[in-house]
Amino acid sequence: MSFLCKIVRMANEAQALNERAQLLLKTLVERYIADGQPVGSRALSKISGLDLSPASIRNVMADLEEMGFIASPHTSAGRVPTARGYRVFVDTLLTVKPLDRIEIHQLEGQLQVENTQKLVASASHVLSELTRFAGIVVTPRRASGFRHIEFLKLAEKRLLLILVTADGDVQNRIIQTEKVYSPSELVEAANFLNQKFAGCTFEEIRGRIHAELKQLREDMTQLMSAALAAGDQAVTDSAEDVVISGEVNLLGIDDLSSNMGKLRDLFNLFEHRTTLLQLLDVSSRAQGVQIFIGGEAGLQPLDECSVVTAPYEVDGKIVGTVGVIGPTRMAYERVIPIVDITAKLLSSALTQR
Amino acid sequence: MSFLCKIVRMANEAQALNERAQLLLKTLVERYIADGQPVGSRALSKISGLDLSPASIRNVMADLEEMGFIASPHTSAGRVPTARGYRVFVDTLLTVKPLDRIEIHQLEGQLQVENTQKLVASASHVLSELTRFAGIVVTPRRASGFRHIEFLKLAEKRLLLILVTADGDVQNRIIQTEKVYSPSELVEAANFLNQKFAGCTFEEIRGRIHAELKQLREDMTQLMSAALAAGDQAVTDSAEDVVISGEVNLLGIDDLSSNMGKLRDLFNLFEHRTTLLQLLDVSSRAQGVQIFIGGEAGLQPLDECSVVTAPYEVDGKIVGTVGVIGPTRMAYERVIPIVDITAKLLSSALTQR
DNA sequence: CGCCAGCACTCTCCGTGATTGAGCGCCAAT
DNA sequence: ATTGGCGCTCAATCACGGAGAGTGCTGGCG
Repeated sequence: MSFLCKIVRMANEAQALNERAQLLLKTLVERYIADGQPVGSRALSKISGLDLSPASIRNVMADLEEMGFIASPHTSAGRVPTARGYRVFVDTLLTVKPLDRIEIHQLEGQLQVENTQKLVASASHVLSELTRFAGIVVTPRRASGFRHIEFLKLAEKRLLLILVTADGDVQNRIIQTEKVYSPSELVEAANFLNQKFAGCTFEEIRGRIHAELKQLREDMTQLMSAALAAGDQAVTDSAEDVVISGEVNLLGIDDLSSNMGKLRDLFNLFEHRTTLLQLLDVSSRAQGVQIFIGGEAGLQPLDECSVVTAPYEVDGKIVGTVGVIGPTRMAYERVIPIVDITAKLLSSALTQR
Repeated sequence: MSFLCKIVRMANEAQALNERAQLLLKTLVERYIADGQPVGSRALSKISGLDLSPASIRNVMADLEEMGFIASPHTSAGRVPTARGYRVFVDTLLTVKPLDRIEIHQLEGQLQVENTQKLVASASHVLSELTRFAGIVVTPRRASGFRHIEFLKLAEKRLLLILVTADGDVQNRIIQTEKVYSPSELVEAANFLNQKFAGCTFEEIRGRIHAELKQLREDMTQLMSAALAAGDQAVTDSAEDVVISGEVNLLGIDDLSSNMGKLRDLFNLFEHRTTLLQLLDVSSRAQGVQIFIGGEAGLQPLDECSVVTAPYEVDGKIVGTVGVIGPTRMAYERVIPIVDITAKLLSSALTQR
């Protein structure tokens, strides 16, 4: 709702600018992104392509400033884009150039498809390498049910419990038993669970197990409860989590590293997974690439950062989000396609399996 | 060898100092560690406990400087300890106060014993929390052999392969098959491997499998090679790795964050696991807590850092290292027992299982 | 009405002293 | 051996001033 309003307002704002103003804003933002210095009227008049004197440029710039798209750090500096300026820029002025085939292939080659965990980790890593910012991936959420269990004897009173969930995820844990189980007892217990409960959720199992338990000898209860505990663990572990790579890259960004305090806040944010998740969950409601500029997400540590995200899907259903966190002054036209393609590659890699 | 020489030289160096000089060096280092300012003769004369005037103190300080234990950043500043000064301090002057029972219990409570991975991660986290520096743990090395395998059918041509190594580690991977295997074929293949090769290393299996393979139908070869690949993966994955937590803490240390460049080098070092491993492997050759001061380890990024490590063991055998990376100006008397106890708790947690 | 040259004004950025204060080294006296 | 005293050095801080960059405004021109 408020989201739609925002879009509309944005379009209006952009329309309020005549073509010249738009071009100049675009040129200014591009220039500022390129070299990080406030852009003055002289410079703008040279590179804009329009044949206008600095004085005329200044008039337009004054308008742009009044409308809140640009601002000057101090009287005798050039102008820099404001958050709103960036907003208009990415929404209506930006021209993204898609990655060429070679780059896509390289990117694809770097994804490690062995298992979901590695896939997610490598996607995050690839994002950080390609953009030289921090890469983030929200792990796929899944509806986990019970598929298969196995008990393996490690020592007299030590068992290895292996649990396979419906989505093919494998959990394992070592349990100390009070009683010594024979291999056949272990097989029996496993068979019981596998036959009775395959396909059920752990919730269901918990509900039914008391009734069914009579069929088994009493000394099996320890195995059962261990299995259930592992199941719960599996559910907990497969909850959404966010994987971040290349935070180090952000240390090198002078926009951010200039004031240590902010930088530390930012890194602390990275350790606060839940907060990040909330932000990224929003992104998974919409299709395609989304961009959060500055504090738009409502998190102060992200003041001078932008977050570029895109959801990825399995079998047509959105299951997670990939993205990049970098300084607001980033090369959006490069980052956007990278995030976009990564999301798509991740989708197809996950769907194939 | 050169290591022994060093120890001996150190002892000599300490002996070359008379009692007064030792006390003053100790006081100076303690004071410097406490507030990070160069310590002047006036301050030292006040807090040393000795009843000496600043002028006398200055004489001693001049001697200490000549011997290379302290240095002054510039003419009109006090003195700060050099790396050698710290060395003597921790080797012969330092008085550590052991943790009290309550702290040990708190520490123990924070370790998550569910499985090895979590245990190691939590140990690293605890170290970083307690010291407010970066915690490091080298994962236990193990001699991995084959114990058990299982094939589980996920879909027509998709299998889940579960591999248990001798040390109870579980590997799993999804494989796409060309042929559709029946459940009984999968059981047959698993049984074949489990009976023939239980207890072998993957090397041995690779050697023997060609000979033994004739006994099985030809279409089993894909399963076998997949199993071997997973085995190799298991060996690779269970190779030593180092887990680091709380790097963020180092951002707050003003000794380090004063020059960004170094800080970045340091963080890059953290991403270079192999380099760190080499350093930490050294530590696992000796018993008890070891301390590397400044660049002693031969790594420039650690210029202004110290590394405090201690090996941990399973069944009396050293299998890994825990430690802390922080600024050279750290409260050694606090950090040393923390690292020491963590190593011991980790040892006992791993031995119990 | 749009454009533009010119001019005064405002700030930041540096470099240059001048001042202050901490701390040392040396020396002569005890 | 210890100590008080003296002169010296050097970092840190501040004030001042000029240079440079860029703006806003005004008045003139097509």
